[in-house]
Amino acid sequence: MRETGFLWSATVFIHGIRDARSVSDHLQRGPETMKDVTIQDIAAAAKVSKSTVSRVLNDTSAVHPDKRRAVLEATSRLGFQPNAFARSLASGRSMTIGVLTQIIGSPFYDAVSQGVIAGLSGTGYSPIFADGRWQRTAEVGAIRALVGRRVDGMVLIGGDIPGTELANLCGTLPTVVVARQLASEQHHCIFMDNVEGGYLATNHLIEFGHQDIAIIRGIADHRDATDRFDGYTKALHEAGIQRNPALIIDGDFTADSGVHAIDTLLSAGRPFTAVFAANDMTAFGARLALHQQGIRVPEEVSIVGFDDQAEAAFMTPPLTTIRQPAREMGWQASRALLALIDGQPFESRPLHGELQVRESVARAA
Amino acid sequence: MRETGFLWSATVFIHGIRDARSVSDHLQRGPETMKDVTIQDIAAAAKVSKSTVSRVLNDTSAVHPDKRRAVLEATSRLGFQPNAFARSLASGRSMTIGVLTQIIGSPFYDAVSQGVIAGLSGTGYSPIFADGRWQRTAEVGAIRALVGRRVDGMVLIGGDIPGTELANLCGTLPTVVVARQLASEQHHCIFMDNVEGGYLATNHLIEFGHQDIAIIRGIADHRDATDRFDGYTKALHEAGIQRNPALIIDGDFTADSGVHAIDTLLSAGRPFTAVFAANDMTAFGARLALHQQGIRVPEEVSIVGFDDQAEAAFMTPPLTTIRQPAREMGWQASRALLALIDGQPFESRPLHGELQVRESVARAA
DNA sequence: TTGTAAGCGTTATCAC
DNA sequence: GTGATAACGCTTACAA
Repeated sequence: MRETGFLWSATVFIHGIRDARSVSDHLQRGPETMKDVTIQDIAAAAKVSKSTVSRVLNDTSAVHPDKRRAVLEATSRLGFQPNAFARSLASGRSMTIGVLTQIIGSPFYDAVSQGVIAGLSGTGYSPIFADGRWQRTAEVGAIRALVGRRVDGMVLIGGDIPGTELANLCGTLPTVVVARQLASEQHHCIFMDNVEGGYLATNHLIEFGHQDIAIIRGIADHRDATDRFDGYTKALHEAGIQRNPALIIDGDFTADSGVHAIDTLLSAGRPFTAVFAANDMTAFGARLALHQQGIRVPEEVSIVGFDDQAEAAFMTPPLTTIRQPAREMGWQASRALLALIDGQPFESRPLHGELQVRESVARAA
Repeated sequence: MRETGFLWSATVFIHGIRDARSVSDHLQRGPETMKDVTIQDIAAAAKVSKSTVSRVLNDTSAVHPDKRRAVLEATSRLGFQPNAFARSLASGRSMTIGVLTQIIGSPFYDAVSQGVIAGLSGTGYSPIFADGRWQRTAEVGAIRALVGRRVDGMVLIGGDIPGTELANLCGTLPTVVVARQLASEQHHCIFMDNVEGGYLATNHLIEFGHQDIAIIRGIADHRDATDRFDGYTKALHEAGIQRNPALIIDGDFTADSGVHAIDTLLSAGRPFTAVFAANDMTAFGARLALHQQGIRVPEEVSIVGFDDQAEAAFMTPPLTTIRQPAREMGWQASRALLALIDGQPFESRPLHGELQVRESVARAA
């Protein structure tokens, strides 16, 4: 017997508030609250003991076929739903994995989450997603809430609280950090090689004969952003192209920053034939700004993005970009965590981005 | 004392699987499992009874300031995290709201969820998100899981299991359905007027002198899609424009369907000067296809979308579209649900889309 | 104001 | 195989 369903939960823990007392008193269909059916009711209906019911439900030891059948029958007849709270309380194991996400609207994080779900599916463990919304305090609160839920392990996707604080919060809880690179050895991280990605993107431009390649960077202290920038620098260096400070513009991963970057670039007057945007959203903004200035893409200026989000393929022209193995990262993270929980050592294969060639890059004029 | 954090949980309920026994035995830092600190420990440390601890933690009745202080001190010193399971088990109330979402990658659903979170924040209730992934069985499983978690109420966003089945699953549980319109009176629905939205979009085109307006519809049996189409029809009718079957193309809300629709339209040979796409993704696809055929937007063909997702403002040209009050829908849903739980009648103000004028529409040639 | 004790619905440990 | 019965950690009458 196997019942599947995906359950996401967002929790706000608030102590000291008990303002909803009338809850179970006035249900929709009047005051006649339908009492939940419990394992006890099943036991009575099947004329066996609670223990036996538990045994057949969990398949934890052999029971007589007849009784088994009786229990199953009663279960479905009464529409019994085991109480998850009681279950975890008694067993000590919550069979639940805490996942910290950052709601950023970016399909990237969605994809990572999906990977986690996929990796956990069929293992008996259930992910519980907590949202840090890219805010330090919310993030700490979210992790606390996760711990309060007695998760058996955690997957932290992104976020930016410092490693030491993380160590404090998580304690001995098995934890895997995704899409973020922490210095300390004690943290288990799964991340893509962003330097390589930046290199791939820039090099593609160079191969198309571009020399004056502008870069719109991501958030300044964001490791992903600095790594991609390093990749850009490396590619330039290898090709013997002098890096030009005038072509290095700061951004923050938003489309707006892409627009502003182009404006800045244009008003500075330093000519450029290509742009490497720190992510697709930035690329979208850049492309729009170029359009508004009457500059053709890719004929006059080529663009490369980073992420390969769904909309990238439908930009005009379709955006050449670096595809992040988001789903796979999530998958790997969950498998690694499971191993960790089981007492095995942490292991992960390095992940690589792939250049997704489309039509936003043309040969330099 | 107030502690906040957003917690999302995805759960796969699997009966009969108990294959992870070694969990708590082998924690990361060796076999010396750090026992969770309980309310009992706090009681001992603060030299009071469990009840008193509970009282100060929940602010449920007055306690002596000294003891109070002692409890609080012990709580933070020992890093006590109340066990959520035990709490709900004992109180009967889970203080938790089940939210059924459909992972569709669409920012629209994200926004609705955010609205729910916002509406619940500060009420003491916590949303628990279950994912239906637009699949009937997963949806049923998800709702079951929610019920198993003993949620105090449910918000169902989208989904497509029939109303009667819904009634069965939810039983007497207070429930609000968002972004979906159910016929039966017994369901409480919060939705936008899609007919009006479709009308607004089409009428905008008509006001710009367009007569030959193509429409790329959404999923055929999707109420949102048919309503938008009805709005289109209505606007045409009012303007005395004959509806032309050759300009009505089926789609499925994806960018790909937008591309195909344009191809179909073009090969059919029936001229058109404007396109109303069932949603923004479809509009993106249409815009790309037009670009690839060398047809200029908006000079030769105008486009209107529906949703106003983040990328819409950065399409080239920026997409004129109907903004859905997604966040507000989520907010209203949660407030309405809270009222329902409290025994008050269901109430909701009708919601309206807004025309977001940008640059993808031009005067008809 | 405080403590004692009886649950809440399961699982787990025993004897039988 | 099966059934009592003791946890699990917390809330909540009920007494004191």
